[in-house]
Amino acid sequence: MNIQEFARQIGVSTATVSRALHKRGRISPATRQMILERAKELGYTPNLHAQRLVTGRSHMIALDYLGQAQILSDMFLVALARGIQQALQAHGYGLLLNLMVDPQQHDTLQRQWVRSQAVDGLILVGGAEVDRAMLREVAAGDTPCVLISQQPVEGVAHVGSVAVGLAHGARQVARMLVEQGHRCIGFLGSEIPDPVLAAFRAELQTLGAGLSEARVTIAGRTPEEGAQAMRQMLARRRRPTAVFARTDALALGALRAAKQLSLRVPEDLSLVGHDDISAAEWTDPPLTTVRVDCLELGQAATRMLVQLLKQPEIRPDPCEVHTELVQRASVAAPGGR
Amino acid sequence: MNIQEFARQIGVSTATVSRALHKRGRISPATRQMILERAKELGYTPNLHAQRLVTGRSHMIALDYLGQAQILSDMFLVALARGIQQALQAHGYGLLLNLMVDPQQHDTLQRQWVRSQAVDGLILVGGAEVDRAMLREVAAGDTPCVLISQQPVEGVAHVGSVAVGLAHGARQVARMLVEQGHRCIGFLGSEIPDPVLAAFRAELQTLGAGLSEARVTIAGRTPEEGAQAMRQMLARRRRPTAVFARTDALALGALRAAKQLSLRVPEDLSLVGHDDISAAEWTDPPLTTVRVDCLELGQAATRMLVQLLKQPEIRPDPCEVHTELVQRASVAAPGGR
DNA sequence: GTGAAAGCGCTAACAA
DNA sequence: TTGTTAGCGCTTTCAC
Repeated sequence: MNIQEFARQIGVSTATVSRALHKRGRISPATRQMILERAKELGYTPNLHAQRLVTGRSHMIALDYLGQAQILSDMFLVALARGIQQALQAHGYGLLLNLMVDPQQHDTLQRQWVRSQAVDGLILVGGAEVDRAMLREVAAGDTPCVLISQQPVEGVAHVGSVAVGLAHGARQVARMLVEQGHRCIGFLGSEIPDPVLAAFRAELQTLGAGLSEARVTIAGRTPEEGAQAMRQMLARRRRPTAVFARTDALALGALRAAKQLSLRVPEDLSLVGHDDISAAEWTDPPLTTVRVDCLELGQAATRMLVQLLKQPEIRPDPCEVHTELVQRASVAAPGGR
Repeated sequence: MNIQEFARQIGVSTATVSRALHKRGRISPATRQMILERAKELGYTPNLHAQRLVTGRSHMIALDYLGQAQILSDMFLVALARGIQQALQAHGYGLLLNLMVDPQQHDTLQRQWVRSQAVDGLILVGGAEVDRAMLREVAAGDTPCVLISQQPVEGVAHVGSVAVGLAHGARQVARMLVEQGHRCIGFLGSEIPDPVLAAFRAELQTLGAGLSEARVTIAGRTPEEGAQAMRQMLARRRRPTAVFARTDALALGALRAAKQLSLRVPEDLSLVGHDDISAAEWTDPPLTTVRVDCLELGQAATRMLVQLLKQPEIRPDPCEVHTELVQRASVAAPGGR
């Protein structure tokens, strides 16, 4: 049933129906009430496409996950989406998903959706560092957009930025380790440069602990690489009493390596991971790690986007959702007790 | 730029432009070619809403995740979505996400989208068992829909069904355990009735091994419950040489409990989980478990939906994507070697 | 093979 | 407060 038919059946004009269905427009409460009731009764639902065509707004936003630029692994995407959807729901927006499937098609598709006005706004995950091309594309248009990335992105009018503040958690790890009494600390890195390493090192410095270059190993990504690097570290004359691994994947491997060498964790060696992948809770001992609240991340991004959608002229301040230390059982004071 | 403006600029009618952009309609190859080129050149993209309004098809489908009826945990949702999107892309459909956020709002929203014609079809995850209400709702309409659930759903014209065949993996576990020489096997369940337990028991029976009632413990969901149940099992006079846990979460707890009792896995006790959560790969030893290929699941569901979208009159055969045993290191022959 | 024109269902001026 | 009506941008008969 369309609006005409419906209006005819209940004996009012289409304009009145339209007014009853929206907040705005002058209409007597009684009429509105009546129309709402009868709409439910007769099962009338306005055609979205007609609405969108005439208003020029789709009330849809797209979540674009740039596979190339994964700053969040798949695992966290659902939490992110949930956060986004939660926040979106309050404003009557829907969520369109755009997981990268075929990198080729991806930006075509995305561009298509923007250009064809299928979505009013965009949330791009993984932006800044890697997909400069896409960022340029977005910046060139005027579609409200928020980027979720490691480095804040600034300077584009209609583009908001939510950065994952990696430094915070890294500093917490440094403080916690030093408080526990560790002075000989190692870092198992994944790549360089690394904001986590930078913040960790700086904080140790501040605390007077220091992180010698010799104790920083750039291992890679796989647990095997983590195990390998760990063995090297432990082969040193003066082995670290605590190791901070850049990712839980590395930490998992490191943990296994340590055990194989008959080291007890945390008594003989404290270990801290990063990311809080779900396996972290299930290692033996459960891994102390660092995580970011993806639900919050999604909500923050959404709040910013909605703001941008409502008032495109005001440029939102970049915001940051920072990582947090999650204490479990893989850290203890040094010295076998 | 809209079609009128574009048509005017390149000196043809809107009808010709429209024809050039679609497969159908008689048009000279030369003209089409020319129009396509100039469209790209001038950056003309048809307005989706107008297209949808006039054609009555949105080329969108919604993925509905019924939180209450989770048959897939969050972890697997991304793989599922990826599979769906991959298959969808080939047919030019987009994906709208509907994670359950507020159970209240959920079906409202979903219904809204169907009724307002925002989506042409639906993929419902978790349907059958739990959300009969929603199923009824869907069945009442005539929107093509496919359900991903444990039990196949049949009998509704425009509703397809993709079932997760749990029996297959369960049988594989039974066979593998018996082949390894186990005769005294325990089962750590989560709830009852359970298709996995049923298939496991039946297969053991067939193999002449049998599963005595006494060795079936319904533990619950958490690892703690798994550990607890495991301790009970191991306290028995004749302890099992192998245990099949209904979920990896339970198995994780069970594994920990076994270790605390100084049992070696797999030498003293073989353990098999179910689901292949990511932690399963990282336990010590890595957990042998059972998994379902969510990518495939998504693709199968999508193929069925697209088929339904194209030919609503033909009723698709229910299909099944079954679970598979993933061998890792938590199973060995019984008897300490 | 191409163009003219009638809607698709809705919203929002403008009139009443 | 309510009704009338002109589009929103596109597809698709129906003429040419």
